[in-house]
Amino acid sequence: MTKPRSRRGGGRPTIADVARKAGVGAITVSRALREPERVSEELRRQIQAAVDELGYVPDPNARALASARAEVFGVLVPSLTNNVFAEVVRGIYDSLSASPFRIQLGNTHYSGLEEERLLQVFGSQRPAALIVAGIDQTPASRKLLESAGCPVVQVMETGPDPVDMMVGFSHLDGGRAASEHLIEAGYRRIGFIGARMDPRSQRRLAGYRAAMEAAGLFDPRLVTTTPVLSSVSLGREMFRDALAKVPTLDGVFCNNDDIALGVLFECHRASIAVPKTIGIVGFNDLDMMQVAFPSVTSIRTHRYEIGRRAVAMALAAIAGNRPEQRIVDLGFELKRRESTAR
Amino acid sequence: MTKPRSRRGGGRPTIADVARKAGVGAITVSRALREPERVSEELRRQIQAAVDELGYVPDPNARALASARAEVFGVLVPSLTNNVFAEVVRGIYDSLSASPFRIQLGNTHYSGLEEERLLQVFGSQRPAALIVAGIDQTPASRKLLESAGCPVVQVMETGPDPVDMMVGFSHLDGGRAASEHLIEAGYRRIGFIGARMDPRSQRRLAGYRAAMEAAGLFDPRLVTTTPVLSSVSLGREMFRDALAKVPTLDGVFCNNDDIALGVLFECHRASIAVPKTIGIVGFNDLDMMQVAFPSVTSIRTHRYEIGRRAVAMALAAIAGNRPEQRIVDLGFELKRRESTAR
DNA sequence: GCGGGAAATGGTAGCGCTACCAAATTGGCG
DNA sequence: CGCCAATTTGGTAGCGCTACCATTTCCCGC
Repeated sequence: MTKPRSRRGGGRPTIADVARKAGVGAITVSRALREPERVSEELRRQIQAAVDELGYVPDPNARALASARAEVFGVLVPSLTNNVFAEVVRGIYDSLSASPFRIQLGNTHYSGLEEERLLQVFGSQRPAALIVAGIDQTPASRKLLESAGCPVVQVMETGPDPVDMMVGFSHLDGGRAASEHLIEAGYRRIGFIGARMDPRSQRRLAGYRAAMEAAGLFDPRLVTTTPVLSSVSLGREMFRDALAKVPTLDGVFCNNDDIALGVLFECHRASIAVPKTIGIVGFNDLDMMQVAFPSVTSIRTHRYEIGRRAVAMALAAIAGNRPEQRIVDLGFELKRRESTAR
Repeated sequence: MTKPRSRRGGGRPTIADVARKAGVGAITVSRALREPERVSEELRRQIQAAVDELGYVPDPNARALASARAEVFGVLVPSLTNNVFAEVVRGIYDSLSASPFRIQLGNTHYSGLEEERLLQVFGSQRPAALIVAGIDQTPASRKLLESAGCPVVQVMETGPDPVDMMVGFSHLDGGRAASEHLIEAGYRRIGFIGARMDPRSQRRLAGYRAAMEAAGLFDPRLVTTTPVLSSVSLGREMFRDALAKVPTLDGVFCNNDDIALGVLFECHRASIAVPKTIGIVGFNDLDMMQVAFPSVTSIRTHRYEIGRRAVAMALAAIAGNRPEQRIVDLGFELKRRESTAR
């Protein structure tokens, strides 16, 4: 059973082995695998039989080298543990699992420099498409994206100036909607609590500010932010700070649900009535918000769908029919719940 | 400025361009990049200058093809959104970010068949190492892992029969410790609530059962499980079911923290006193458990560290010094909190 | 001064696949 | 019946890199 094996490779079957066994040329095997309609049905069957018998799997490296194009989607997100990006990534994986495309996932840790480095690395692979989170790339990153020679989808946000395509929603509008809701519910001293103030959180804050100023309620002392990574425990601490700073606080808009949950728990602990004494609004609408007691008002965002749409647009562009709508706004939804039902 | 570019490639600089510019042979450039100590300092400097000037980045596909070994870690996890695996994956990414290795991440969706398929795909890339979650691979998957020709690390669990190496802890012991803690705290009608009963949850259940039987407290009606994916809202529903089934329930061990949180919220909603009427223990110890009100007792697991250790062991094996300890048990820690402080 | 070995460098021949073009075969139509 | 075009198949020449071996250079010790 000692097969003759090539000098270097690990002895795995190659396209030449399949071709020999099927009695055809190597190139015909290649075609049968990639564009079956261009090969007669009979040869196709023979080739398939040989493939099955040998357990042949094409070498993606050789394929990428020969075709100057890897079947890889490069995906860049700022965090892997943040549920929001995990959902986007899940949508991407689910949409790509049935395709021949692999995924190269990079974690930028919210760093522009790291993003540049990763784009450099990804670019060297000649990916089939790039999906990046956010619209605030550094000039260098933007240049890398523009010269990548493949479809690029910026996700999570929409903005006026896409590198190529965009899928997301307006964080500014989301922040404004959340804040207006609190105002309409009758809250007046409404604080903003935001951790890890990335560009999207900044825009949510801008939306908050716009709503508050329009209502003549804005006061800089109501705003509490930190660059620290967001967590439930941080939400609790920040809420205590905010309350110490402004004891008359009667509502909070949190830049995400983790923070909101921390606020809710602290209210319980300090016997602060929600929504009577304090109204709470979160952002993203994680599953737990509707289950919390009291349930927490939040801005529902369509993270999974963003991932799916990004892939769909990229695939369309690869196939040659670039979607005419280059900027897709998936919007958001204000979920009114007990935490603001005064 | 029209550079002469090769017929196919996208006109990016190749190793030959660098070699020409530096006035050396291509192979010397290759060596300077991979094993600098084997090239004289002078040539190294010249080469580095040429690399910088041209912006040369090696093509990983060509490299993989020529060396029959890709600088890729294949990573297989059952879920991307479950915080537990997200943390493991984060540990892996952080440990590998400074290395030349890329990561190929696959999502098995808790399916053995999908795992086999992905291992097949990953195998075709000749990865430098494979990291897979769990120890219950199908026989076919196991065979694929054994014949992968690279270091393999099974993570999350420890067991008697590693394919190669293992990093994790005993879920059975964890389940037992959680249950014994409830028993010691004076609870008697202690339920088990478990969603998505994967093999690890099954072993936590076995640990629960062992502890309960040893105390003469086991009753099958106390066990409530479902194959449905875990979530906070599901935890709430399952707790209501459990309570309907056994109204005298006075404690619950949940197979993870999402479920525990759902139970806690339902207790608030139904005005059930925690820990007085019901004691709650979770599993994994997410950040929020210590912030919850009341704070929730949980089994702290070292997910991030598992990811880091797995990479460290794999890198050591690649470098030729395979760690003598092939099975690393990182243990767990019972965090006693208010939810069981009767 | 010379042989021998270590260190540094280069040439050649692929790795497994596909782009490009050529050749062979078939079919339609005037 | 013959010509042209469409369809199907194959050969050749790389893609960009590294393994393997050859060559050159330099230094040491006797």
